Amino acid sequence: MHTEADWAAQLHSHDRRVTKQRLAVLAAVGQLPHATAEAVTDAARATLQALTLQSVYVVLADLTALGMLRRIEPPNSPARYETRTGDNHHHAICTSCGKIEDVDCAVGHAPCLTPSSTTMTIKIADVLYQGICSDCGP
Amino acid sequence: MHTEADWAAQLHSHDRRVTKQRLAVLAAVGQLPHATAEAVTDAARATLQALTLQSVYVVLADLTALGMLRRIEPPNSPARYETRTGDNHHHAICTSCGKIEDVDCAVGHAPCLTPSSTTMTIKIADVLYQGICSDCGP
DNA sequence: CCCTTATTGTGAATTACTCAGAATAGGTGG
DNA sequence: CCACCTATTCTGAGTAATTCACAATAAGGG
Repeated sequence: MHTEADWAAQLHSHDRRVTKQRLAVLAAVGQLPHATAEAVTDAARATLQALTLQSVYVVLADLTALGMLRRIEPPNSPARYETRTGDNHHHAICTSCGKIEDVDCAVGHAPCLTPSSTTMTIKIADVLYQGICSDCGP
Repeated sequence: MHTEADWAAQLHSHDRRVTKQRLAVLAAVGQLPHATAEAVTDAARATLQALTLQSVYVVLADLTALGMLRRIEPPNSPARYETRTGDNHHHAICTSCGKIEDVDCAVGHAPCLTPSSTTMTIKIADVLYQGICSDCGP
């Protein structure tokens, strides 16, 4: 897990000030993985009542750019955020109820990093699984 | 390739009427793979001047639901459409210029269809590669 | 050819997000 | 400890992509 001091240290190392808002957003994303900007705002307001959605958007975008958060964009859904970064894990989405689960890499470390035919130099391979979760399906 | 008669037959088999608009949209997506709704509209207007963006959205959504088109949603970009469906291929996006390339499955037929740990029944695995294309990078 | 109803067009609304500028508050140097 | 500088947040408005409601049009079966 990440402690508040942990987050503060990471913010410092990126030349960012340690603000109530950033800590509240980080804590909220930590306890609600895959939450939308709006859900993060609601959760963060439990400890910081005066917090605007716009600031949450700014904070989420900045922390994502720093690599402290990861942003996922499921189809037909607003963007979602999580604190689990840097481990090349993927996501499974239930097409019925929309639930999102983390999924570790399928084959070894980086299964799909070697596409068969492309002229591009690949940096990232994001895998999005879609299916039916145990609550919804047979 | 797909001929106009081909598309018409597919529309019929889905109990859809064969309209100028649908044929124009299908032709446009066929000749401009990975085009946005707006680009599709512009291209389709070459042969059907009176065509509204809203109708294109409706047609694209319906044809995607039928499986005649595939919709891809790159990060930081509007949705894009293609006529190549049902072959489990993936996409590589250049993070510099935004160019999109088709990529065949990496390992055999369905590399990532067997995630290591999940309670979901997986139906689809979409892989999104991000990198630098030969025009932009070293 | 006519009629029924799917489809399209018209115009406005919604969602998710971004931007400009003023107010606030970290954190550093005195 | 205090003041100041500037990053950060707030206020309020703006934008892009997409969807919706309802009227107008046109496919295609009878």
